[in-house]
Amino acid sequence: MAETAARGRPRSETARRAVLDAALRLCQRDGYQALTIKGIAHAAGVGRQTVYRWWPTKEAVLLEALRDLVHRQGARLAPDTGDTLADVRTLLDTTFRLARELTGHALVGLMAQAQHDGQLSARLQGTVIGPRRAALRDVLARGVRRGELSDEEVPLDLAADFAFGTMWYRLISQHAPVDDDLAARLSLALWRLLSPGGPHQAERCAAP
Amino acid sequence: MAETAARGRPRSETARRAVLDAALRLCQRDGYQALTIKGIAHAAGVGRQTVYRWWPTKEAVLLEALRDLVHRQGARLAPDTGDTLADVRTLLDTTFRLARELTGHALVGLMAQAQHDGQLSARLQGTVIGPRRAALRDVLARGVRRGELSDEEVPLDLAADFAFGTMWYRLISQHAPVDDDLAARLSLALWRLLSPGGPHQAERCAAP
Amino acid sequence: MAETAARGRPRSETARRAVLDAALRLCQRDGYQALTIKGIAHAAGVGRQTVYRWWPTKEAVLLEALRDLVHRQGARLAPDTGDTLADVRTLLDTTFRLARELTGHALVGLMAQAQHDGQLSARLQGTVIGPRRAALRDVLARGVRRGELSDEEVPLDLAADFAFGTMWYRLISQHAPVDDDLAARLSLALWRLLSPGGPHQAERCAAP
Amino acid sequence: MAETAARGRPRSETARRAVLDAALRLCQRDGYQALTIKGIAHAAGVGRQTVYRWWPTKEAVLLEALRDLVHRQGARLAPDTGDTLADVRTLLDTTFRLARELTGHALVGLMAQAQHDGQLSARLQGTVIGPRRAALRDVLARGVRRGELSDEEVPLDLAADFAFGTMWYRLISQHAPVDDDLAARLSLALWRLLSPGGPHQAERCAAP
DNA sequence: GCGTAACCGAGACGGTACGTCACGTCTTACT
DNA sequence: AGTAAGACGTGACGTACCGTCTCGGTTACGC
Repeated sequence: MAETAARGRPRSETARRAVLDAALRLCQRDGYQALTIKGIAHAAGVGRQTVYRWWPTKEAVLLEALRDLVHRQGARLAPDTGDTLADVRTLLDTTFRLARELTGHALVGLMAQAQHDGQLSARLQGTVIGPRRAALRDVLARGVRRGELSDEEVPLDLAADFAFGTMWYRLISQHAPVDDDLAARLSLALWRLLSPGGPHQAERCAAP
Repeated sequence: MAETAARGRPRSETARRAVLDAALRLCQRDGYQALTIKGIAHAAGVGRQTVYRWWPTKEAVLLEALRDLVHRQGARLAPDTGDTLADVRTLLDTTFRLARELTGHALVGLMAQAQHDGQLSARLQGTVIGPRRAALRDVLARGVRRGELSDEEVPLDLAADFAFGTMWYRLISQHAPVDDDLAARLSLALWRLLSPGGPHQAERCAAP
Repeated sequence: MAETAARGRPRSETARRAVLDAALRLCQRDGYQALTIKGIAHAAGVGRQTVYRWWPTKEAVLLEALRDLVHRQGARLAPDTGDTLADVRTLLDTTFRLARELTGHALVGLMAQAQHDGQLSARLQGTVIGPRRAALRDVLARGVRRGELSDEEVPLDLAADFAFGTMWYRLISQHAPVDDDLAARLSLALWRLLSPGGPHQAERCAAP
Repeated sequence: MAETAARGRPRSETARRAVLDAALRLCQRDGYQALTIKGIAHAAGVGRQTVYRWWPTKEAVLLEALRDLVHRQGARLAPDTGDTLADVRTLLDTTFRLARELTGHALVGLMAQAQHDGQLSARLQGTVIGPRRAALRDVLARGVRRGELSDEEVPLDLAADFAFGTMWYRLISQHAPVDDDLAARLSLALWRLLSPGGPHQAERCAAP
């Protein structure tokens, strides 16, 4: 259970942070394709070898930066306040905020790269895609258990596709923003879509 | 004001097709990032300069290949058979088939590149994203005009986001296929979402 | 017997000369160890790949530069004027001049590298070491045939070792110059060493 | 005025020997150019910093290893047995043995490096080149004083160049070994070359 | 029917980022 | 204070592709 005997000069946390920050900054400024290990190292004021020592590719750097952002947001993904609609909206809000922090560029670039990189794909799934998806499913499933929602007409998975799909579509196509208003509209649309008898009950939140 | 007098050897259509085909094939096989002008030229059995003469970047090559595919599909985007639900499903079917032909890889790669390339972004919008989106809106708007659907609860734009967003989400994340079944389920879900009084009427197609 | 159909852009003789010249110049200025492909390319105003395209290592560059120098000197190695002593002296003169042109640095560096590189060693032997050695042997052998010299006491090979060994020793150790005076003294010493009856006859050239 | 008070852990003689031995071994195995401080430290089982603490460059390591070898041979360079020819041969024998111990590679590599490193050049002169040269001159000068040899025709310096030059030439070019037989032949050739009246007297050792 | 102009293939050119290696320095814990 | 370990910033290595250029050779007009 003991740790490996720490020998030699310890890793510089300063360098690690500088690299991750520089990677996000450059990806935001110049785009994913223009992102370069050489450029990251230079912008971070760090030797090129220091980047290669800890990350095999620029994808790995971005992935770790992404992971850091996720962790910093904390685990408040499925709050369970008892109000299903509010919970859905909170979850979408935090997810959209994360996407905006990365300007989407990093996220879209990573996903494009993951098309042909199974390992990267799996890590992205495990880090962000999967957990968010599971969290939304949990919140909706709670609504079903309470009898507020029904998964008979539209399966919950498809409902989750609607929510996150809309986010990704807008990130990619940029025809509309991914903001709090979208979170509100999406929450209501999901509520209507999954209402048991029909979407009339969704009015309950519009009518005081 | 006539055309410029055509002088010299005319452009080789053979070379053009070979380049476009090779680009799609390589992008499918190795991924967008691994795609290379040199590689395209070699695979097409064509001189490198011949590619550069007609296309400035690999994005331009893919875009033209994409445009060819779209044109080959013909303009049967918004059929207007009188059956709104069937029209929606047909539109989604053809769109999904196009996406599958490109394996998504090319599409996702292009979109990633377009994040920081306004011109490419505009061309993609004009070629595929926009027309499909407009076509779906038209079909839905016809339903609204017929009184079958209502855009009061959920705006048609958001409904379009749902449909294409789900497609993109699955292309990117690959957690589920983009097939005919999805087109069917999506059509029904949109119908239910946009039903005027509520989603009960959607049952009309389930009931024989 | 036909040549390979020369296709594509032909090799630039300008670049070739620039590389060879820069290599010699830099080796002279900074020494063999400090010589760098990158440095050569930069000094020659040439892309790095252009060097790698034609020469695998910096040794190959220097070797070709050396070969050029040798060819430029022409084949007047074993002149056979009838005067053995003069011929020896001429041969040593041209050889010493070649060594001085390379400042010895390139030559010594190449030989050091050849210690563990059989191929380089063979090429050096074939290009400079071997031919000069053979030429000196021929000149001396002519002297023996004329009866002016004898190889009974001291074999001609050892005499050649004396001459070229002295040159190398001085190049390496730099305790004395490798100049025309050395060529003169060496010629006389060889004459004396190989004189048939004894070295008295060598005086014939000192006496008018 | 005594020594500085030795404080802290004393230098490890084990590490020093390990470094010197490893340097010679690696230089012999892989050649001078491939010799690396990192490699030496690893082969010696020693920290890299330990090498840098005591030697500034790999040349310094080799030079000290060389110095150790010379000291181990002892100072029996100019034995003065009364027999000049035997003394010359003994001196050449011990010198050739030293060169063989280093396989020449280290020696040639060091000399190549010394072409542009005045300090290294000076140290090499002082450690090996100079002393051997002086010793040979002394032995020959004794022969001149005894009347056995003459420096009128051929100066003793040039004679020394012949002997050591031949050794270096063969070390570098490897066209012939540097062995005891060469020492014997060289001694006789020098005797003949420096014989006062002529080389006939040299026969005295061939005739029993 | 023959020049001429633009195409085609090939491939060398000057660049730049790649990922690796060794450099020489530094910062640890241990002896 | 010396030692083994190993991370640090630096820079050359040899490779791949970039986008441009320069060849010889190939069409299809227009005089």
